[in-house]
Amino acid sequence: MKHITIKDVAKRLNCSVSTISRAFNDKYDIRKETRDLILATAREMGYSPNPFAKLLLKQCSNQIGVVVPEFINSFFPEVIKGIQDVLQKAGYQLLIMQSNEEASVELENIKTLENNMVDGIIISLTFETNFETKNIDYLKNMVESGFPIVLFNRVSDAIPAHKVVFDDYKWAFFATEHLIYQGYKKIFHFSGPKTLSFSQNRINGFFDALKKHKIPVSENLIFETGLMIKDGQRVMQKLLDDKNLPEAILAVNDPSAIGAMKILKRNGYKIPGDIAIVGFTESKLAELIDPPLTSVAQPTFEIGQTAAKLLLEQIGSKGIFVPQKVVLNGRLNVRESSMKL
Amino acid sequence: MKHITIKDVAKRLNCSVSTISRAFNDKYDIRKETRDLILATAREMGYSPNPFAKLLLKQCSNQIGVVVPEFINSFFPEVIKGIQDVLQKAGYQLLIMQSNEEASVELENIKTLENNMVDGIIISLTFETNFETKNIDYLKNMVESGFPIVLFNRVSDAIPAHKVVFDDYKWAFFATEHLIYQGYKKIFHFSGPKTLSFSQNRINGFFDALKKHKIPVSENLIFETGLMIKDGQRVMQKLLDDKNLPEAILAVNDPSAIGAMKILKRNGYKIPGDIAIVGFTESKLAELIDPPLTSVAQPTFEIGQTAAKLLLEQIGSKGIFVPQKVVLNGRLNVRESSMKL
DNA sequence: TTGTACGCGTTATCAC
DNA sequence: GTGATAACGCGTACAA
Repeated sequence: MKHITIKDVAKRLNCSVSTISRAFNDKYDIRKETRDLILATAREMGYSPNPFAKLLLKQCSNQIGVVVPEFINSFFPEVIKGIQDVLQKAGYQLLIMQSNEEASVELENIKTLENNMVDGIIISLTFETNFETKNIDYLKNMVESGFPIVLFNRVSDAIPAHKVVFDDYKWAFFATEHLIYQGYKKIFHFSGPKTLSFSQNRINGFFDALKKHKIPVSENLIFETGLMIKDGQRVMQKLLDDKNLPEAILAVNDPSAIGAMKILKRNGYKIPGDIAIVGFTESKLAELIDPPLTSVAQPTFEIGQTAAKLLLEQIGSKGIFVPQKVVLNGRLNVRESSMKL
Repeated sequence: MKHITIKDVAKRLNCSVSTISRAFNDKYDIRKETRDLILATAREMGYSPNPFAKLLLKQCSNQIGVVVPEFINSFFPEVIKGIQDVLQKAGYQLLIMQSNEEASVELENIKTLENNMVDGIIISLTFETNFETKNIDYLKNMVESGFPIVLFNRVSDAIPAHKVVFDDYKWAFFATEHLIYQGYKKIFHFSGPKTLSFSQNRINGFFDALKKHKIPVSENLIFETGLMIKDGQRVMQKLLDDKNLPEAILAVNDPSAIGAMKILKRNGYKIPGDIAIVGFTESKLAELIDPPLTSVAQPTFEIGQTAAKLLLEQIGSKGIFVPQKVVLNGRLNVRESSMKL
């Protein structure tokens, strides 16, 4: 259990520690034979350099922190795979933390990562965060003091950092238009928490599509729903109780769409016969559920890759950078749930 | 960007670094006023102790490594939540790594964690691992040299470490018996990779249930399938092509069951009318898919908690421990897919 | 109660 | 080509 140190190896070989160190970092002059001997002996003794000593010296950890609200749904894990793909190759390690959708946990996570001296943080905010100016201020402060941070998916304009987002406006527009082309006119939108910028963008896209096709726009078409299956269920049930039913629904994401579908099916409604549904943020579920769910696909892996690349760039740039907002494109996967029969 | 050190604070207050240090670790005598002053000034200056310096001193990282084959499906994320629940409270941090089902990546991950001096590792093996004696040997060596390791879900008997597993035999038995009670006799089992011990246990449970009910047992009832949706699809398609259809299928997990269901539905078969299906390892999907899938539920959160507790125990025990195998219990959630109409 | 000095394991900068 | 030694930031005996 006791760790072998460079000194142990030096003692064994009757040479100085600096020679050993040189053998391991072969940028210095050292005789081939001694080098090979040292490496062989070190391996035999099970020596490996203590990373903390190195860290203490270098003052950078080669670790990147990732903070996500949750990773139960497939969206964030997929993004993380993209991040990992880029950072692993660059020799960085990932510290993944989840905030459980709580701003307080998020702040704790950020501080923990800071304490661990990560070289940068990639973060998607909880939807409480925009209420909690504390978190925003804290992040803003970090960014302004030069700490590399990249936001993705759930971002805040108040933070002057690189951002990777999806073109929510455009694809909400297209998705709505798709429903209109199918012949639906009375369309509701189950929106995300309005504290999230993407919720607002999707609402705008939804409205503008209606306007383009001369369909009257009203706040009564928007139902602030949430991002989980249970949220979709709750709101759909409310609509049924109120006998306030649309011809079609544009949901803010797949889980809320699926929640709505569950309630509708349970109550004997046909999809899309009675009510058509479109989801968002393509998930594994969309093509498995019955009927298969039309949904806007986000390039999750690419989002992760892009965020990671931006972060590396910023780390390399040593403080001089102009916050950039990368807007990625998607795809509408049309399936049965939104067809006009 | 430059980090504030203990020296900066000392200089500012005209006192020695040890006084500052004492203020932060209040086990020493120190005057209340000075302590408060120091803490206040430190906070104002944005000082926080350099973790690496501490680490170098203490020789333990307060970090735990978690290695999982993947975290796209909900099983592992849920387990990780359980692990996090216990370890966070105990003041540990999690380093989560995924092996992408590749033994070579797994080995790299383990070495990286070792290099990072994690205090322990919780791991679920890839299914390549049992071919790769290299990984097994490496882990075995670590355990024998006293390094705290806990295996879960995908374990290897060759490694003398704590293990947290599910009672696969028992629940495969019950699930099979459930199908038999529904009146099905010709039952196939879509098994997992035979390199995984749980696959073998589920096969045994399956066989023994058949035997108990005097149904002839044969290797022809087992189809080594895999753990992904595409695996279920592939094997089901093969059965259709071969016109070799059972009355019911016990699948090794939900994704493979769902893959089979997709193919059956696509080809006009009714579930459970034509073929009944039971899944395993309850996932979100099971109750969302149509028809809802009967499935064996594993206590994912509890698996994580248990693994974490065992690890903490072992870390505390300083090397003296008897490898323990904790077998957790589950539940059969009966839904429409396995009913006899 | 506070200050001084050493060590944790490395790397880098000197000498030799 | 190799050895001695000063950092890196912190905790802690020991001295004061």
